[in-house]
Amino acid sequence: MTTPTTRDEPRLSVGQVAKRADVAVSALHFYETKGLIRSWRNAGNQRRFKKDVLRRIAVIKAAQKMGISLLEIQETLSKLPESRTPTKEDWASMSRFWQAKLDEKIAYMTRVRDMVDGCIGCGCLSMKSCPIYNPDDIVAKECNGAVILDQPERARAAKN
Amino acid sequence: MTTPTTRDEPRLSVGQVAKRADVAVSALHFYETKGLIRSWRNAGNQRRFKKDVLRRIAVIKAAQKMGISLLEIQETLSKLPESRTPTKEDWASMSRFWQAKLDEKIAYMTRVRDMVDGCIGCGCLSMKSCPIYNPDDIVAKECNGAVILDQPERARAAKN
DNA sequence: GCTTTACCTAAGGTTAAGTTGAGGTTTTAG
DNA sequence: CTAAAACCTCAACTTAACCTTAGGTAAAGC
Repeated sequence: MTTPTTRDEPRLSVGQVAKRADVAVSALHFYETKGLIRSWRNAGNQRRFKKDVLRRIAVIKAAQKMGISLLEIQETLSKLPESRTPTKEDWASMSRFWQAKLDEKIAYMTRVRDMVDGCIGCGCLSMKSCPIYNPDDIVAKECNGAVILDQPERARAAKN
Repeated sequence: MTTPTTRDEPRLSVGQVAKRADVAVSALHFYETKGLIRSWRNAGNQRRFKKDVLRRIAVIKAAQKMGISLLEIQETLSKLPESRTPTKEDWASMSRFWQAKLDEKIAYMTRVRDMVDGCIGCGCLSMKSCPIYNPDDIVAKECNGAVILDQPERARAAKN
């Protein structure tokens, strides 16, 4: 009895996974080619999945919501133990890992926002000179005054 | 004398704009097709830009850093007065507009992070039931306990 | 047993935001 | 005046994350 029914069974067909995880079948095929999920085939060459694929997909979707690329997700997932079904702690540590990334992103966006905020006053939206476009010095520098407005470009152009 | 030189002039060639704004010429062509910037042509069919295109590009780049799409940027920029060169206040109000969007994004990411944080404890990374995948109820609901883990899916699957 | 539903693979399409290249014209520098 | 640098258009390519379609097989329902 290798064929799954609509009853709850430990091995799921691609359609069942799709319905439960609320993703398209094509997405599952795609994830498989990317090594994000795995399956084996039954006698008729159809995919069969272990139930923990649902958790995996859940994690994938959560990570995507955090703005993490599938490549990064794949890399992180590949660190899960292959020998055993991942434990709750496995997933939790993964979650903590991505949380840190999220924190970084939030911090970056916050810096950008504050910088835009600070720059409204002086109107220094001129490129190269304004920290908004130069994330590296986004923390250190500050823009103060109309001097930055257009003149620096002029000076630079003259030197080229 | 309609041809721009390396000296500072009110009308800029595409190459000059590219250099000053630190973007590729191809990107400027692209922006123009998308209606983000505008130019007129000289006798030899070459693009000429008004200087305020630099400010425009600066704003475009700033908005992109905030994760705003070119389409949205175009829509916002199209609200600028066509009749006159935009004033500092025009740009400032635009900046405030995007800043609000940034705030939203930050708030969203923060909610996601906090939710992931809260969910580590109960391990409820199961789809549909977990607020992480359901941004709509991300604020209201909370996940508490292992009950949510897999059972709800089972119940739902049985009904389909 | 037959028909409908589910599944298979492989190739091509989609969107965003550009980049690259071909083939040809214009400007600029000397 | 001539050669190099800059510019022009148009089409095709790029990456990510899938979706769609075609042509064909397998499984499930009655």
